[in-house]
Amino acid sequence: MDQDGVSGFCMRKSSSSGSKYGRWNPTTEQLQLLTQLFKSGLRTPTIDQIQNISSQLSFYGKIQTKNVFYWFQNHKARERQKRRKLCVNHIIPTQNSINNTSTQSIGEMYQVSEPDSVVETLQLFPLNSSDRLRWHANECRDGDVMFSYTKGEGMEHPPLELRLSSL
Amino acid sequence: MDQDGVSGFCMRKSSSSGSKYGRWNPTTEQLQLLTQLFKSGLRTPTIDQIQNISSQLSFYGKIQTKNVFYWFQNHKARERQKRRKLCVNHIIPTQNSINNTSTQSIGEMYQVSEPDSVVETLQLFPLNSSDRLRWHANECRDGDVMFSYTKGEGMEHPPLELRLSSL
DNA sequence: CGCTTATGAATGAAGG
DNA sequence: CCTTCATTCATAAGCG
Repeated sequence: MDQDGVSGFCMRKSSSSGSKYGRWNPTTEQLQLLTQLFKSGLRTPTIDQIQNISSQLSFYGKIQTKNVFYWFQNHKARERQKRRKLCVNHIIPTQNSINNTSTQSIGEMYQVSEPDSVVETLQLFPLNSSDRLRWHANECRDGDVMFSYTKGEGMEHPPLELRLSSL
Repeated sequence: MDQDGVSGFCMRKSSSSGSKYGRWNPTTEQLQLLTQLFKSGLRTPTIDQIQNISSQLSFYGKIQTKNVFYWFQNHKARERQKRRKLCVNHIIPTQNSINNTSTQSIGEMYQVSEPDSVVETLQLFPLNSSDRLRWHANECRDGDVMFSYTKGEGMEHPPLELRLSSL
């Protein structure tokens, strides 16, 4: 992700389709697709879905199912983690602060209405009925918020020493 | 996620004054404190601690929680890495020593060639599951074999056709 | 100034 | 799911 909203940017020399070795590194197309699916609300794909996705992605480069699996896990986890760190006190006052509820299910309040092509794509993924899948599209935006914002205004001087209870 | 794409523009950090920075650069005080904490034994601060530390450090300059988070991660990782390298060219004859001590591209030379057939093979398996899935990664350094899944019954598989439109 | 090094940031992969 | 490790990428800093 980008860093702090300050433009940063880097182009990750994606080039790689052939990828060299070791760990999988997604091509731009693969990433695009994955991201799109995620944004559409897919968070924990079932095995079938993973396989399907993987198959499709393999067109763009070598990939294994576990990669897809991990990708979703990581992406989801980090989004959550991100949010967790993000909340708690300081939030930029200039914007509506995302008033998050607690640790999870923040996205519940976002009405994700995404009419774009994604929807149709999603329909093509067979979802098994008995699964506990959630399409509660929990995504608001990708690529801006990161952990927390430092509140730029005057802040009280903190005591100079930190007492970290652990260790 | 948002890194690739194109373009890259970076703002030149105008070395002086506030400037919009591309990445956080700890001030001496911040670094001191962080280092001290690290030396005190703090290695993986919890979210609370991170926030706490971050707050404290913000007194000395702009900082975000993620900075603290990364700082500890990196610091720990690099210490370990250093130790490991040291260990390698110190003792331990039992292991092939990685003799590339200069840069950090050690892994570069281990190219495990991976059979291309893997992908196809996988796609041919009608793996499927309709209930709770439990993945168990059987990782194989040689790039073969990947997941095994444990599941109850499940037999039929959903239609695999999916057409990812657009993109 | 260009190169090397140090390090912030990111993320794939596991482990538990 | 959550946390942690390892590796990689990009860039600021340090130096000759």
